[in-house]
Amino acid sequence: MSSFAPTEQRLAVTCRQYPAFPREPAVVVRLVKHIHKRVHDDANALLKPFGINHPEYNLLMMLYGTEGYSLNPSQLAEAAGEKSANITRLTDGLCAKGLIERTTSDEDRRKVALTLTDAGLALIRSFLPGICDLLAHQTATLQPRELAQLEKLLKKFLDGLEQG
Amino acid sequence: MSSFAPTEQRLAVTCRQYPAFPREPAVVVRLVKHIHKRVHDDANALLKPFGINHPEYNLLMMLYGTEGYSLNPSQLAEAAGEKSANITRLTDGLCAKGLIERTTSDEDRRKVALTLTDAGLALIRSFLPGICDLLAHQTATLQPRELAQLEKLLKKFLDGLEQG
DNA sequence: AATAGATAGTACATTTATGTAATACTTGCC
DNA sequence: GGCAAGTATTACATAAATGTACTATCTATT
Repeated sequence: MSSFAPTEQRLAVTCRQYPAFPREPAVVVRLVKHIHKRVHDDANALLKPFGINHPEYNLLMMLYGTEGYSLNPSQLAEAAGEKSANITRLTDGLCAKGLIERTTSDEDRRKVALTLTDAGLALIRSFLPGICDLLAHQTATLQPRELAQLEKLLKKFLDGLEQG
Repeated sequence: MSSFAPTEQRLAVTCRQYPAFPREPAVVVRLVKHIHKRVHDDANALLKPFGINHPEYNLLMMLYGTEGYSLNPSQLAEAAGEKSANITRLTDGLCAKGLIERTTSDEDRRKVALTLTDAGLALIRSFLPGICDLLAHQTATLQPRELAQLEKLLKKFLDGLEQG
């Protein structure tokens, strides 16, 4: 029995009481919340032995996915979906752990470059196998076609959210 | 241009550098994160004038979706996907606002019933039209068939996450 | 009835996260 | 030179989440 059943049951009752309530959008939004929570918790559990948490992992991976392993705080904020004030705090932590480096740009001295250190790169390489396993395992119930379909639908959903 | 493009671009680079990295699971997980954040922020913005936030809204709606508008803290935790320690904190706030009531059960005096007050019910009825609009609007880009398909795939995804 | 063990809920301490506003510099344009 | 706009950090205030331990109550067993 899925943990989602009680939630869905209550949404059904809500619809009976308030017929204008749009069941499917509400169900989808709740599912997203449940899934997000689960994925977040799983990732945190896996990453804890490596001394980092999920938000920090996201930042490291955004740097890893960039030529030269380097981004400005504002680019990093956009890529990771964090507010810039958060980026400062999170990158402070990563600097303190020696995983990234802050350097000021020569061309434009307002800018700061956040760059993976060798230690940061080594850490990423050490946890990536586990992350790959986790991701594969988490989506194991979905056939490749279903996964592709899900990606398409989620993108369409996100587009709708963003265009206001 | 979607805000997701920079993220996706960096996942593509990651795949080139580390071919074992499972692109689609990672993309789907990131999409869930982005969507969740957006939905959460939208809801908070809508609810702010009503003096509550998204987690509090979730609790109120789970009570509203129950016969008698009443649940135990543990049932509420399950339905809302929160830890029980969080429920105490959140329901403290709702009690302080006079939206719900705490009463101890007569049959089992370990148990506590959390029940919507008239004020809570009135508040729900006042924000529900806006919530319905928001939900409909957020999913407006999806055709009914696509929404149904998305629901199905998300459920399958969640099942996979839960069965370990 | 006595007691061990399970269950429900809360309290407290701690950590983590977030939001907002103010500040410090830099750049580029006029 | 002076001023508007851009970039990042800081500081502060809150909010939120988590973990652990604690109290009270109930159940089952003897």
